Amino acid sequence: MTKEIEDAYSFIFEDDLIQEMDEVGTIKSFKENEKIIEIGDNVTSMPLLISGAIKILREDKEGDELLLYFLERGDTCAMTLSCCLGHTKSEIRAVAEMDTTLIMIPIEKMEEWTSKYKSWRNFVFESYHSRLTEMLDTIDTIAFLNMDERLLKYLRDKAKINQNETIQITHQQIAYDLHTSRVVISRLLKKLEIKKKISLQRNSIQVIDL
Amino acid sequence: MTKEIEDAYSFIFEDDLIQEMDEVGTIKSFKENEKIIEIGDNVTSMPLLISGAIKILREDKEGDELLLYFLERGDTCAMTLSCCLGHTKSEIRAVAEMDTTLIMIPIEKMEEWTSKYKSWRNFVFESYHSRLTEMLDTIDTIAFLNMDERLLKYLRDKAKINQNETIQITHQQIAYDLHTSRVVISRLLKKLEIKKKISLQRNSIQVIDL
DNA sequence: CGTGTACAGTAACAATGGTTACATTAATTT
DNA sequence: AAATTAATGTAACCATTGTTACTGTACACG
Repeated sequence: MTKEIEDAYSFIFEDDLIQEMDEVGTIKSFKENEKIIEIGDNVTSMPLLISGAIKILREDKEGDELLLYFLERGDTCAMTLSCCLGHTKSEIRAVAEMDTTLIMIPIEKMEEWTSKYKSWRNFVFESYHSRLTEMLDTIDTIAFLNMDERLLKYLRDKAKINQNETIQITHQQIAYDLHTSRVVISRLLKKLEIKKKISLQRNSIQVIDL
Repeated sequence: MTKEIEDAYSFIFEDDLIQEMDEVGTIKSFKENEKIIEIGDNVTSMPLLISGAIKILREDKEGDELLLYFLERGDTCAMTLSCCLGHTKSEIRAVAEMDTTLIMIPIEKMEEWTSKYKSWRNFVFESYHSRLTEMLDTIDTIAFLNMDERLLKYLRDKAKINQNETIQITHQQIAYDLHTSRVVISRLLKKLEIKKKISLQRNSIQVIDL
């Protein structure tokens, strides 16, 4: 068990901390598309990503979704972190983008480690920094880009996260993530296919040149 | 000088820290609409708001702006904080929303105070938390609301920040903040006036019932 | 092998927001 | 007061996105 934690975190944390993580942390695994955190959930432990990937979503009152960003190995969810420290409920939904393993750290350790380990403090600040940057990027995307450009970016990110030129997804699912309708996505995808940037199959999209 | 710092921060920080702030901090004042931080600036000190208000803006490559949020007394800019700690350049522009006084803390003190003062650590985490929340709110607004609703929210926020029912602003300036065109704003404002929610004068808007 | 279901293609139309162009009015300058 | 400038009002039109509705097609399953 220590092995995986070490693989993912040894270059960030000192040995003492990894040791302690191993003692107090619980390993949890999630299947692709399994829900990890729901909006309104009380956050009682802090997830660190060991392997796989997670997508973080926001929802409005009507239940409409919007993809905020993806998290990969070595990442943690600063939103959740923020909730932990502020003892508030989750503002976001987290869904496993693929089969994913996490280590859950009880929130009591947060305070403690923050004073005790410099590497942990740096990790926390570093996480906040990446998440703020990520959020700015999300804002840029929805504020300054048209739907066709957003779709391109989405396909690029998705192919990168899955490390695969072939994206397994339906048009409807993309529409949910980008908060638009299936018809709009189908229309734009078809245009991209005509431009030879992608090739469309049922339930999957082959990235050619984005 | 200590007086103003105390007024704004005594209920958050211990006396030792306030004392130290007073020693190492520099007071800076900005006139309404004066630029405080520009995108790409190297951030060499950390601003804490003593009085007044600041608006934080994002810009795309074409120079189009978008208002992210306002900061008030007792707030700090977590984006700047994040830049300080990560030694990166500013991702945002900060403009004085009204006459504003700041205390600038040299970034060398960040690390030091973070280990030394619990109240400072809490303040930093608290700031990150508020800013993440604020950013989520911004995302909700641009992703889920139409322009008429965004305009309403803008007028509400603006009236609240300025503690004044009469907002001194031109349609063009609102258009910049909301990243749209003047004609669109004039059109929507006129609709709001017809609905008796506001009354329009040249260079100002009177809030009646939002 | 036929049928049902989920997915995708597409046309037609509506709604929202962006653009251009010009008129009108208020403030400022000379 | 006349002239200039800045701000606002408004119409007409365009582009993008959203909606409805219907068709065709791949796939799963009995």
